Amino acid sequence: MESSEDEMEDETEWKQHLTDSPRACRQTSALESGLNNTPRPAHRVILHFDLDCFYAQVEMIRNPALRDVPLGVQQKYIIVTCNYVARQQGVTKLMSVTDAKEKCPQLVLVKGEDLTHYREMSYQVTDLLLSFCPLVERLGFDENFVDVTEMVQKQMPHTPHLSFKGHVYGTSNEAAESKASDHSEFALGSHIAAELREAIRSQLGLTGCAGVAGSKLLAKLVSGTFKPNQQTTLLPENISDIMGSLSSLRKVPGIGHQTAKRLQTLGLLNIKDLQLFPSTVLAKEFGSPCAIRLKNLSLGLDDSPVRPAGAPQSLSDEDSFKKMSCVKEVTDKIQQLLSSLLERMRKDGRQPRTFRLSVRKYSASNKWCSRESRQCPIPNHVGHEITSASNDDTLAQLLSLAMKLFSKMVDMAAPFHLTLISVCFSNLQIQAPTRGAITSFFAPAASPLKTQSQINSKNGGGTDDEFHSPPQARLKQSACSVLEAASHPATSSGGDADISATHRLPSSVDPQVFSQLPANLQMELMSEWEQQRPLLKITAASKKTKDKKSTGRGSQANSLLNYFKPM
DNA sequence: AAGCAATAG
DNA sequence: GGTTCTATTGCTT
Repeated sequence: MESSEDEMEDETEWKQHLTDSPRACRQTSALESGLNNTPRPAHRVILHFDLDCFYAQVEMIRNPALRDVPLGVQQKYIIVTCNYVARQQGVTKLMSVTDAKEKCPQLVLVKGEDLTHYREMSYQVTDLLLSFCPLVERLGFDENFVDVTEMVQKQMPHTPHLSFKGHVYGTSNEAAESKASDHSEFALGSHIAAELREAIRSQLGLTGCAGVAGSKLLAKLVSGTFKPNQQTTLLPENISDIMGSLSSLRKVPGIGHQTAKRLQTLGLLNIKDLQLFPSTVLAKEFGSPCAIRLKNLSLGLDDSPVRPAGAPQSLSDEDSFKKMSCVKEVTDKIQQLLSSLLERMRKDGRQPRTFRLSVRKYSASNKWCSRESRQCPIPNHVGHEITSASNDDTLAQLLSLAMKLFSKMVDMAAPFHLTLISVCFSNLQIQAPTRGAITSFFAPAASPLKTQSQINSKNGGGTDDEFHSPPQARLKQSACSVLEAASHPATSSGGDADISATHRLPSSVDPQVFSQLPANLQMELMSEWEQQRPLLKITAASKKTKDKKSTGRGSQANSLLNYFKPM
């Protein structure tokens, strides 16, 4: 439904479109992009950012004395990541602590089971990227995709020749010079990537890699080609090179362990095998949609949109251990997990409607003990207490709920052996504000719609500047410095940025009211609407009732809509 | 709505 | 491969 977007992924395909009917192609593109006069670049321009050994970097910021020592971040008996000093000594990700100490006796270890600091920093990175461009998608804690097609499109007319920043895949620096004019959208993209990396470095102190390409798939694949702290751009003519360079099907994002195994059953081991395998046979094994997706991935084709995720859909806390087998231990552990989750939930401000408890059971026969879970609705009064005034009683009620779920999975009268317990809040609803509180939407500091770093960090994450200068101003500032980097004068005019923003508002939104909202709210809402989720449908459905009844993602923007619809 | 599988870092 | 501690999406009931 949502991806009638832009199927001109690779060279051959869009050239075909052009030769068939250049005008039609151009008009369709302009229509899809929501802009009438500016021609669209032939490709989307997608950025992928990947922080270098993220947890280790965060720990080195927290304690600068760790900068120059071999550092590993430890969860249980595993080194989950380590800095580059440690890597030089042979320490790798997911190495056991014993092996790592053997390789590198001077290795300094920091405990990393508590993800709080990583999560906070992670959302600061995403928020920083969001301050330049609304289309940012998170992937885990340390990666982000950014769709800068519109930024590029707006700046293209004003930018003269630009060379590439960073590497260009499969080409020497000299050869890249001559290619820049044929690929100005990617050249500009590489400058934006460089600028965003520099913003992340100067404002947050983090380094990382970036990839610039025409899709999420390719941007992600190319971002890792020069590590650490470098960036590289993939041009359409090198798509088959980079796909061919992948050592196995597992390297393709989207092909996980299970899919790779099934493909191997069909005799498919590397990319070429899949590229050449008959689609009809593939469809029999995987079904048509899945087969098409797999085949396209193997060819480097991916039209999946960058979808801004917004606030998380669920919050969970878990702990693993060698053995847990008595009820008292279980109760204590659940209580401990719940109490920290409760605090996180309270900072978030939203109200969870469902609770889930998961366990991992040990069994000698079936060691592939996957998780089992039971969930249930959270009684309304408890849900409310969680956000307003969570007290011991709130915890007790949730604990009792948890133990009921536990008894559905584990017979407490019989012996049991657990290796993990996890608690999770989901179906997160924003607080229904009272009518008098509408004005709070216009006072950023008091707004219930927080940015993630406001939620996750102590200092609130929003500078004064961020609130009072519209995001478009940032964008312009960014593009200007790209121009300056090319040693040409900046020439953008003052007021046109708003037009592109306001004329894409959903019809149910009063533009005047929208324009009064603080910039950060506008931005958050815009990015929600751009992702083609059924927000408006849900709004229509919940129009009559004053009670917000929407699920998960988009609920914030959705319920906000009720307050600035034309009356 | 519930539970699980698959994928991801 | 799995190990950790998350988080998301889609399938199935």
